[in-house]
Amino acid sequence: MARSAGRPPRSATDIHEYRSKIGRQALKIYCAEGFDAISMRRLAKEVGCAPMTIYAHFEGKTDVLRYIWADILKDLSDGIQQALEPASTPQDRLHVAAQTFVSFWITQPEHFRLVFMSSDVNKADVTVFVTDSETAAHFEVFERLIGDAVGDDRAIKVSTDTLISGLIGIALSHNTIPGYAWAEPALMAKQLVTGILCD
Amino acid sequence: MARSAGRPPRSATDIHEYRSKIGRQALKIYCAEGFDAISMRRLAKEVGCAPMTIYAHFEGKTDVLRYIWADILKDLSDGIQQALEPASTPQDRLHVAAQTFVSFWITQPEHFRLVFMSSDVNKADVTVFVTDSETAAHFEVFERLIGDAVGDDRAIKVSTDTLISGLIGIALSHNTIPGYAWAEPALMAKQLVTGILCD
DNA sequence: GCATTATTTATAACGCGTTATACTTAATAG
DNA sequence: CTATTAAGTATAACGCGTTATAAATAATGC
Repeated sequence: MARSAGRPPRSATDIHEYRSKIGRQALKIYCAEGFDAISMRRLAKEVGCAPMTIYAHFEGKTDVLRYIWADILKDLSDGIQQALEPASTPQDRLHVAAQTFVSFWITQPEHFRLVFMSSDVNKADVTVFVTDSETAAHFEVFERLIGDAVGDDRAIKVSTDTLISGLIGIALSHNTIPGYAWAEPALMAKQLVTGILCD
Repeated sequence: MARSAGRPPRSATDIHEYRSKIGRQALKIYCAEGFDAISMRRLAKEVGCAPMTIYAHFEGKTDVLRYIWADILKDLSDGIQQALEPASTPQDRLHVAAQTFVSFWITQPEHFRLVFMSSDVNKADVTVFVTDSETAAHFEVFERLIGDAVGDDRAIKVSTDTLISGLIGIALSHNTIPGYAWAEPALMAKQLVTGILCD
């Protein structure tokens, strides 16, 4: 199939460069002016390309937004690491991590909206998120914490996922159903962790 | 302040009638063609009024959608009631309710999207949802179930809210982050309930 | 009838995400 | 240089949620 004539496809690095250029600009807009300020037309203008070009590099807006997820999740991960007292018991460490996690999403609802409420639920082609290893690492924190705090003879995978989605649920409830008099997030997170720990 | 001249404001029943007329049409569209089919312009056309008129009766699209929530929550509530075996133990009943709850939102992601992912997070004027008594009743099911399954000497409010938002979180995770290999929803729901029950 | 007030309409506009089409530029092989 | 292939641009269009404004209509007290 010896390379026939014509311009060759972009190199992998070129593709990555262009993508990250667009992604970084999107992040800049988001940090400066928030979620609603991100629009494809404006993004294209600031990047210096035609609006159409973005669609050549991303599937759509949601795909662009995923570029910002990594940054937010890094912040979250760092915050948790910083809150952890290495000296304390594994149980306490798990409690602290859970509290930090919930507090992160509740005090920064824009972050929550961006990560959890802007995926195209109808378009079922979302195979990403924690797929790339870097992002996955942020999730493994809880897996390790639970592994430490609990006997490894139990289903850590189920416990971890239950805890994570439970914590996300607490944040979601507070962020999208504020009209209901929910119990204190801190209390709910504590109850959740306690439940996970006590078999 | 003896009613000065001019056309009197709409009566309370008139307001309610018009609102429910619009709301019912929105529900009809949703049931027939799904979430994306609901648009303000189309809704107005089918109701037989100008698009602007809707904005005189609702704050915006989200406000209209809330009219559909009641119907969905009723379905959910009915489904749970039907799944409950009155004869079984309170613990089993709670497990069944939780499983039904999670399964409801996962098998019908459009419902989930409509209820939990279409609120205006930025506009913080959402004081509704469970405010009206009818909708609130659907939530009290879990409170009773937990009350039955657990000694009343504990903080039932916290347990209830933790369970509900935890279950919602399980559904959210599966619906919006399908790329991650979550544990089985049924297992996670079971773990969650077990944790709530075991102190 | 008239003046007054409330409600609804008509119309236009803004920026949005997205799609489609035709065109231009860039980079290669021969 | 020419043919070929890819990448990027230009431009228009669709329907969307929402806002604004002026005109029309309906219902009241007098």
